[in-house]
Amino acid sequence: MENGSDSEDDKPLVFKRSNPSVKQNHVKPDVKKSSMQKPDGKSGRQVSDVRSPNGNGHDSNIQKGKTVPSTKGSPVLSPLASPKVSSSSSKGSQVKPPVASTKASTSGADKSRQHFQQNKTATVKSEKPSGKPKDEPDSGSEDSDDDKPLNSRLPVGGSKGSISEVNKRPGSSGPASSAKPEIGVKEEDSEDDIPLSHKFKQKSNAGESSNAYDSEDVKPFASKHQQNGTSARDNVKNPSPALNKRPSAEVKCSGQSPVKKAKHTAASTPVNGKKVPVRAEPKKEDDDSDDDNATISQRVKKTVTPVSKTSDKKKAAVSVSSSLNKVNKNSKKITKSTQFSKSLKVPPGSGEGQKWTTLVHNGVIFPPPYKPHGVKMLYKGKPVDLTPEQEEVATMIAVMQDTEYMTKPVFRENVMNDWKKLLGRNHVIKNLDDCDFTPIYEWHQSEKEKKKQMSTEEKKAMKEEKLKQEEKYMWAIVDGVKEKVGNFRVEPPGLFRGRGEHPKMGKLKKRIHPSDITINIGEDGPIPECPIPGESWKEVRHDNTVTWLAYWLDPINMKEFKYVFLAASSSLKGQSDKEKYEKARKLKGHIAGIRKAYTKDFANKDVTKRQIAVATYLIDKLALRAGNEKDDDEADTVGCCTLKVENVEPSPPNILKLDFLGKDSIRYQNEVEVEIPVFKAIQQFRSGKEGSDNLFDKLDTTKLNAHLKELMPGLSAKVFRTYNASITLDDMLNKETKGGDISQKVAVYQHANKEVAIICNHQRTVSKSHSTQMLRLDEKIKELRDLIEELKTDLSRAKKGKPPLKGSDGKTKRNMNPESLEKKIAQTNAKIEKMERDKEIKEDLKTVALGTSKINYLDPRITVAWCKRYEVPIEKMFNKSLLAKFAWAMDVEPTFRF
DNA sequence: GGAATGACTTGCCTTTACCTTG
DNA sequence: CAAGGTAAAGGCAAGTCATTCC
Repeated sequence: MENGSDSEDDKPLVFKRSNPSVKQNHVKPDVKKSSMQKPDGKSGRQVSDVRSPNGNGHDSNIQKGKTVPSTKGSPVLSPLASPKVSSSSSKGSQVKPPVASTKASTSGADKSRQHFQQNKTATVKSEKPSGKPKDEPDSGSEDSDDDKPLNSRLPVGGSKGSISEVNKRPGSSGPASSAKPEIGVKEEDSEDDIPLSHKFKQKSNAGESSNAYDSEDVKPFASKHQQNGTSARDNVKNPSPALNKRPSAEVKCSGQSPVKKAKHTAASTPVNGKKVPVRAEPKKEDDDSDDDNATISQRVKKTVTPVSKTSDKKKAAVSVSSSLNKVNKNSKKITKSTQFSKSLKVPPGSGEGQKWTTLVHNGVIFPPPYKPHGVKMLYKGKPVDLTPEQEEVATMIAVMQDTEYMTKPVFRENVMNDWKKLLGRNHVIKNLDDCDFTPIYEWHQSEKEKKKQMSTEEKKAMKEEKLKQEEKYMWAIVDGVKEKVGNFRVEPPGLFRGRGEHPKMGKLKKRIHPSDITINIGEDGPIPECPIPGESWKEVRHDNTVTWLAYWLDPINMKEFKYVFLAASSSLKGQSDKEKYEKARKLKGHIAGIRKAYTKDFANKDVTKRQIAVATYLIDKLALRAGNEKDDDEADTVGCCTLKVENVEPSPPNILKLDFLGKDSIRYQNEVEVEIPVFKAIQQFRSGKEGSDNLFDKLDTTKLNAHLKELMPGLSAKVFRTYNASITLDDMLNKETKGGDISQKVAVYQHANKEVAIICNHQRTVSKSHSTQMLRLDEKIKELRDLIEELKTDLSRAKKGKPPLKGSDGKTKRNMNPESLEKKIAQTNAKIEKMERDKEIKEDLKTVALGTSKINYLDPRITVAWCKRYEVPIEKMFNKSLLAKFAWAMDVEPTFRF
């Protein structure tokens, strides 16, 4: 409450108010959720209110109960929360010095938190030093406008009819409005912001929103997006490029979707963070110019914290054994350097590249050797004898019998090529078409069935046995703290399943042996024992500038590696995650200036500059990925810099129709209203080119990112995605959370989460049982409706003193008094309403994946602070893994704003 | 300057765990 | 308790981006 509130809250509020109704989007029908739409906004203030109120008892209780830590006050928090962490994290950007210290402190802190409340205290202290409260964000406050995603500014398709129509999805709202808000923000920003939005608005929607404010703008994206989702998958063919995504499922959608609306806003991703920090310092200063205070403040904090940490660290080490903890720490102390050259590289300025000081782990575990089953496949109708190695591949193929992969020529050819290498030149098996894997397939099915039929005890015993074998590999001790290892199991051999039309699908992924694996471990610790007798590791390194524990060459692409890293809950990952979000928050302070700059360059005489401006605009507004070049032996997908002429179709006066396959061959389809200069520039870029030529022929991700770095230290294309996703969530939560019970608040959150997912084009295939599930819900609703009719009849009879009629099942019902009947009717009605709401949401989200954005794009502090403000138990929003992953964010102040 | 390398993050799908219902 | 659903975990493929190499 204290601090944070300020800035941020304000901003949002403002917007909201202005808009009143608008919310841009609502527009579309889709919006289902009631919550969402609300026009009003609540104002920011809620925060304060919230707290005090405390809501219902239950909430609070709930919270307490659940959460581990239950720290006193804040329900939200969980154990982890210690502030320190955060502080430490900050370090990245800031200075190194802290580093060492950080670690220590952190670790200690962490531990404490985990287990006890004390944590709090401790934590608190550390943080505070800076004086500020945790929230760094201050800066934010002003930003309001800028902050908002571009989308918001431009309505993007929303308004337009086309767009709207397009979207089927609920979300789309459209038009967004964009009004910009600018308001408070810095002057510059505001202007910048405004321009875009204004333009749009004016043109497109016009006014509707003129007022709309940014906030709305923000949302807009979502609305537009939706459609994509749907169609996307189908895609495969659609897009000109024509790729498919996953062989199997893909097809779905196509038909439908027309284009949807535009998405908007930009986005970019987040992340990375590690090293970045280093440079940051110096640069930052520069940046700041624009930035807001926030940044600064943040920095401050960071620095401070570190100190405390130092001490902690040691402690941590001690505790190491403690099982649970994930504690964090990391830090970068300087240790010796690594032996390798790498170390050299690392260090630019700040923190050197050191990632850890001591690292102990047990290596990796290998899949069991192949056990021949002896079941013979048929070739031209006759049983064939195969060696175990040959049979292993035959079994891999057999298991894929009922997948779509088997219908793909590329897959079949690749499999056969690799299998032939094992069969030898003179083998009877010459081609796949004459192979009949049915016997093996059936054997496999029966094995599966057997496993399923095992008694619970047997299953339990097997599970325990497996756990026993794996336990030692599950943990690593990093700087004295026990941390979970992410993927300690070496990938088993199998057939490569690429996504989309991958040229290598079906290739044999050979078995990985210890001699393929390079281990990375602290110099002082014992070298992990090779789990396979008689074999040995390929190499053992001691490189503390990297975080991997082991790696092997990817057998499908021998130029690439497969790494074993710590789990997401580790402090090393947590710190990097926090740095990612801090960078995105820093962008908030520069965004106005950046938008202003690229807007100015839409008409730059220098083609390269013009392309950079337009590309940056698309990345900002539509949350497109950077788009690195790809090799011929990969699926043909694109990102911003690799967009082809045929992927972007201009439709006068200023609509762009985007249609392409992006990461994982997920189709991106959108119609967006853009500013006239952008529209014109795109037309120029397309002129004289073939459909398959690059739209941005003077551009690649290296040039683009180099340019972005000039605008803000550490800035790269993906940061826009993180920024837009998080600012959208923050803004929507603050505008749309009204009172209500927990489930209503959660619905608001889900709505915001959905908008973000749409912006980022995070899709999922519709589950096989979706339609059945919907039918089932309909049935249940009907049953309830019938029940109500029956109850009403009984009620009127009861009022007359008559007994109830027999139930539909013919049974006699007991007598109920009118009051009870009325109560039951009300309850049933509430049940129906809830089911209908659930049904709508389910339909609405059938193609939208909320998880990806929650895991990778939404600053968890936004969620934690919101939960604290509205008394929503954090466990309602984060599952166990997310709670662990976001331990670093748990102690954020309720007033935190992105 | 551009390709290659290397290290990490991001993302969809499948499998597993868990819960509810008949 | 089996069947069915769903959410969480796990698996890996596929991106991003910094740095090094040539």
